[in-house]
Amino acid sequence: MLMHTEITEKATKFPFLAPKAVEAGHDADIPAIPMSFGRNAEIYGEGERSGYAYKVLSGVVRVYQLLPDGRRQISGFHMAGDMFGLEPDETRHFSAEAVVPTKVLAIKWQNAARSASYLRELLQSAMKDLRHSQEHLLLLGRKNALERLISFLREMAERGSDKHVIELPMPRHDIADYLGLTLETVSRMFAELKDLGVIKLQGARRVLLDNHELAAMCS
Amino acid sequence: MLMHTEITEKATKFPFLAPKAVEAGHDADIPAIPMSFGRNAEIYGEGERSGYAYKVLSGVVRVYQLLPDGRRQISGFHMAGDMFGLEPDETRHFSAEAVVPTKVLAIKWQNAARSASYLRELLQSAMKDLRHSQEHLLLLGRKNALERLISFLREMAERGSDKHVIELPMPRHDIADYLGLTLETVSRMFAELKDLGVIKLQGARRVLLDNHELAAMCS
DNA sequence: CGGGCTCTTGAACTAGCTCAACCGGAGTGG
DNA sequence: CCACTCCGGTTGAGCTAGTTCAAGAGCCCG
Repeated sequence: MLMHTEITEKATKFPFLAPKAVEAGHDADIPAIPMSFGRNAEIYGEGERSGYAYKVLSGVVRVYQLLPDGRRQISGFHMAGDMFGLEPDETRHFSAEAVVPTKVLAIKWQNAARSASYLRELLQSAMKDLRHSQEHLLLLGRKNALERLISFLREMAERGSDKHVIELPMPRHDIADYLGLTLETVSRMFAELKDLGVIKLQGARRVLLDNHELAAMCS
Repeated sequence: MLMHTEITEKATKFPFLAPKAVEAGHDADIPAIPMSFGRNAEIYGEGERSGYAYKVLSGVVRVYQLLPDGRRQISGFHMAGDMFGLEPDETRHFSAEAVVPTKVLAIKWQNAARSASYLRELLQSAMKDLRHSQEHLLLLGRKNALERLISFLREMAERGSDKHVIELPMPRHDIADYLGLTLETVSRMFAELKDLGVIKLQGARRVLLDNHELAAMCS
């Protein structure tokens, strides 16, 4: 049984039209609402109405799904610049939480869909997410534990500013639920990569990558 | 090592604007090209340019990805009415094949994206696929073999005309590569569901569902 | 009928899980 | 400043679901 911690710090919402928000949107007539969330705060939950899409300004968001017995699958981590929360139905089938203190922009996407340029951005974003999900299907369906962790580290390295130093904002438990493993196995694979000389660890959350080794050992 | 059969029957292409095709599209000025493919014929392959999206007229299509050593993950089966082949990049990261003799409509989607109504349909389709992929992430990451097969049968039942009789167009191997299992495990799970009285088999490809039993045993 | 497929079944093996103990660093309070 | 505690992470030992390897059974189409 995989349960995530229940500690959720309060969310601060600003349901008014800040000038900054409008500026950050694409069309001046589409309201974009800035919101802040504390560590582990829920941004939205399964069953809520899914009127809004979100754009991350800062921080990290995890989007996930739960089975009735508590098993959890994280479908993705979203960082600054990423959109998330686009769902085809009226009600949400997924939940989203802030991994660390996070600022987002909420956009009522039904309104947004009236603008062709916005529509195009939404489509682009949906297609990017689709591709990410499908690559992740390959990971979950066909890769072993070590390959999964390597793929994860490369993905995180790709996103960070420094390709050699990765700062992991999420705990092992989240990594496990993203990679379809247990946190123990994730920990063991970190140890194995360290033994193989592919990474160095400075605490649990900072990873130094040896990209040469990494590139050498896989696709 | 999971290799699919290499038997691919020839594809017949009609690169002209048939009246039917235009009718089946949404705007008369967007060319839709009807194409036919034999069993196991490739519709597109990884590395090709990804200019076209497709709509299935009849038959079944599998979209998949391969690892260098031949491990395969099928991300979805597409049947009449479904769109597939929408990818964000210039070149394809996935491959598509006809599971059975199949007719599709090819649409140059960059053109299509000029029409707002078409854009909206593409977005809708992309969001639908996105949701399907993400549900499938939960299946691959967190469900056991029996749960996976049940989910699969429900999905197939949902799509077929008769909710009690499922005609499976694909072999066990494809089901395995869709569910992240081996074909032997798939076969064993079919046997187990039969023993549990949840299904009856008429040959390997026709499944009679006892929906009461099925509904009783899970979400 | 016969020759490939596809599918099923069996037996042994193993990657990853489960359960359990321990470790270590950051915050807290005496 | 040091002890305590809490939480996240690591490590170990045994177990099991699913894989692998292998042999057979249908079955479709010539």
